Amino acid sequence: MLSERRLEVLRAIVQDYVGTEEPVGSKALTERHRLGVSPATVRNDMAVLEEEGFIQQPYTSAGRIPTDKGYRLFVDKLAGVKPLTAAERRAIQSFLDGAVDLDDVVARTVRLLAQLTRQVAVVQYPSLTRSTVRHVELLSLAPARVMLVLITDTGRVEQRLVDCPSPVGETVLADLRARLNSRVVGHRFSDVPSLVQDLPDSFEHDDRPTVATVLATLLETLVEETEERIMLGGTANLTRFNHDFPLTIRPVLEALEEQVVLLKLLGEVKDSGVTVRIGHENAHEGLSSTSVVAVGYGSGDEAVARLGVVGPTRMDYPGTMGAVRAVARYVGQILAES
Amino acid sequence: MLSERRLEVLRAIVQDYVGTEEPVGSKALTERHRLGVSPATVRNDMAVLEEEGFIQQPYTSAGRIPTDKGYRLFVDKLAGVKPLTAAERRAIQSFLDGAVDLDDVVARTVRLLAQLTRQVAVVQYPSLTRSTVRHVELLSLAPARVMLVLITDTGRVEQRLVDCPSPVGETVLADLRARLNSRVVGHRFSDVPSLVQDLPDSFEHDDRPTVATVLATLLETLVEETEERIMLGGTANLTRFNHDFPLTIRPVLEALEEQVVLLKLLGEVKDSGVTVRIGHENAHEGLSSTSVVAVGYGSGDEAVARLGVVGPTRMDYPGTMGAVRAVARYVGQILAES
DNA sequence: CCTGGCACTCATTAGCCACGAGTGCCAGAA
DNA sequence: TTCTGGCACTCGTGGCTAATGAGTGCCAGG
Repeated sequence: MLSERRLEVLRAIVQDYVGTEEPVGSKALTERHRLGVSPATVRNDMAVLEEEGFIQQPYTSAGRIPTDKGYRLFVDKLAGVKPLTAAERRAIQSFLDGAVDLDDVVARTVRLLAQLTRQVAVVQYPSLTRSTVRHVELLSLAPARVMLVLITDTGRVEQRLVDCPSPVGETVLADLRARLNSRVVGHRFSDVPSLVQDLPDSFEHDDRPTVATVLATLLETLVEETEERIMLGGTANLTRFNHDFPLTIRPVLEALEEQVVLLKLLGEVKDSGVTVRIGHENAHEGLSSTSVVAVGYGSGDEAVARLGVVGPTRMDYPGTMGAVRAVARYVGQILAES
Repeated sequence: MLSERRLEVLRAIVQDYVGTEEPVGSKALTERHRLGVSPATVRNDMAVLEEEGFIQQPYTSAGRIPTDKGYRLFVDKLAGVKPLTAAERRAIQSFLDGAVDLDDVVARTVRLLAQLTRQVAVVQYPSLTRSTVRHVELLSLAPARVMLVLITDTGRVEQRLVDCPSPVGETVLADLRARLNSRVVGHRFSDVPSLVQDLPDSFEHDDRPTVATVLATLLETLVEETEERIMLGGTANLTRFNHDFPLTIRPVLEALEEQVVLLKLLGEVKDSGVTVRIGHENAHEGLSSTSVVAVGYGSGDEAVARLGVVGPTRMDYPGTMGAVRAVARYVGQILAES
C-alpha cells in the first residue's frame, strides 16, 4: 500500500510532467512542491513508485515520467474535475447559442472543444436509435417513385428514394402517410418495426406490395442510419506532440480518419460521468500513446450521443475533463430547447 | 528564351527531385537521364535556369531544387496529364458504385482520392446555387410551426423550422405546398426568388403573413445553404512531409480546418480542365509550400462543385492531375445516374 | 558551344570531451 | 524505523574539430 506522501509525490510528478513535458527529477520536485522532505527521501519514494509500475525512467538515471498506470491512479484518486471559470462558461454559451441547425450545433461544438482543450475534438451526431420520430413524409416524385423523408426529434433529417413495384396514387400515398404518422410519431426508433408490422393489411390488396416496399425502406433507413456519423476537429493540435513527431502523429491521424475506430472508441464510454481511457487502455494500436476523455450528452436525462477529445496521455486531465463535461451539458441544453 | 535542352534539364530536375526528395546535382542528372551531354554542360544550363528563377540552391554549392515558377513551367509546358491504368479505373468504378446516398458518394470520393494520390483530398458537396429544385415539402408540426424541407436534384436535403405569426390550417398549407411546387420544381435556385415573389398576393389576406414568412425562410435557406460544405480526408498523408515537419504541417492543418479557406481555394478553380495552383500562388499563407490540384465535376456538362487534393509543391503533378480528373469524371457519372 | 580539369564551398557525420541533471546506495541522525 | 546528507556513477546533451564528399563555378582547349 502506498503511503499518503508517496501518492503526493506521484501527483507532483504528473503535474510537473504535464507542465514541462520533461522527465522530472527528485531535486526539481522538492523545489517546486512543498513536500517537507529532502530529495533523497523523494528518491526512495520514486523507487517504490517505479517498482509498483506507476512511473518509469526513459533511460537509466534520467528523471521519471508517469506510466499509463500512473495516470490512471492520478485520474481515479488524486485529481478531481476542474470546473471551468465563469468566463469560459459564458464563452461556451454565447458560442453555442448562435447555432442555426443540428449540423451547425455539432460543427460549433467541435470547434469549441478543440479550442478549449487544445486537443482533437470528436463529436458524435445524436444517435437515431435512441431518438424518436417527429414526422415521416412521403413525396411522389414519379408515378412509381416515392421519396421517404424521416425527421427526428433531434432535428436530423434522413431521406431515401423508394422504387415501388407499381404506380402509386396520391390518395393511397396520403392515406399511408397519415396512418404511418399516427402510429409512429413520438415513438422511439426501436419501437417502430412492431408498430407498423400489420399496416399493409389495412390497405387494398393491390396496394399492399407498394406499402410493404415503403415500409421496408423505412425500417432499412432506421437500421442503416444507425451507423452514426462523427465530426472531427482540431487536428492541428496534434502538432503539439513535439517529441518523436512523425512517428507519433501518423498512426493517430490514421486512426482518427476511420469512422469505425472513432465509433468504437466512443462506444466504450459509460452512460454517466466522464470516461477517461488512457494509453494502452484504448484497443486501437495507433492510439496507444493517446488518451480519450469522453462523455455522453443528450437533451433529456438519457445520453443520445457522445463527445470528447483525443490527446497525448500527457494531458491536463482535470482541466480537460472539466471542459468536456461542461460542453456536453450546454449542448444538451441547446438540443432540449430546439 | 530557353533552348530545348534546357527545358529537358528542368524536366529532369523536377522528376528527380519529386522522386528522391533531395536536391539534384549535375552529375546525378547525367547518370539518370540520357541527355547526351556532360555534367559540365548541364551545370551551365542550370546556371541559366537559376538566373531565370526556375530553380534554386538551398545553399551555396548544393544541388538544385525547382522553384514555384519552375513547377509552373513544368506543369504548363513540360508534362501532360498521366492517364490512369485500367486497373486503377476499375478500382475507382467499383469503389464508387457501392455508394448509397449523396453523403456516401462524397465520403467515398474523399477516401478514394486520398488513397490514389496519397495526399489530402478535398471534396465539395454539390452546390445548391447551380442545382435545381426537385421538391419543396411543408409539414405542420404544431399549430403555428411548420417544417420546410427542400430537396435538390443532386439528392441533397435541407430543412428549416418556421415559426409562423399565426396558426396555419392544413388546407392553406396544402395549397401553398402545391402552388409553390408547381412554380419552382425543376428551376434553378437562383431563379426561385423572382418565381415566388407574387405568391402571397394570391392568398387570403389573413394568410399572407404566414405565406410570406414561409417564403422568406425558403429564400434564406437558399442563400444560407449556398455556404457550401466540404469534406476532407487523408490528412495522415501530411506526415509524408518528412522535412521540417512540425513547422510545415502545422499551418497546413490549420488552414485545412477552415472551411472558408478551402472554399476560397476551390472557388478559384477554372470551370473546365484541371487547375493547378502552386506554392505561393495560393493566397493563404499556411499553404505557401503546398500545391492544390483541383477540377470541377457535375452530373451534366456544367460543374456543380469541385474536388481536388492538397499536397507538397514537390508532388507528382502528371499522376495527381490524372487521378483527380478521372475521379471527377466518375463522380459526375454517378451523380447523373441517381 | 561543349568538355574535362581543378580549386573551392559547405552541409553532414563521426568522434571526442566536458557538463550536469539525476540516480542508487550507504552510513549516520532523528 | 524513517529520513537525510554525501558520494560515486550513469548517460544524454551540447559544443568543438576534422574528415568526407557531393556539388559548384570557372577556365582553357577541342
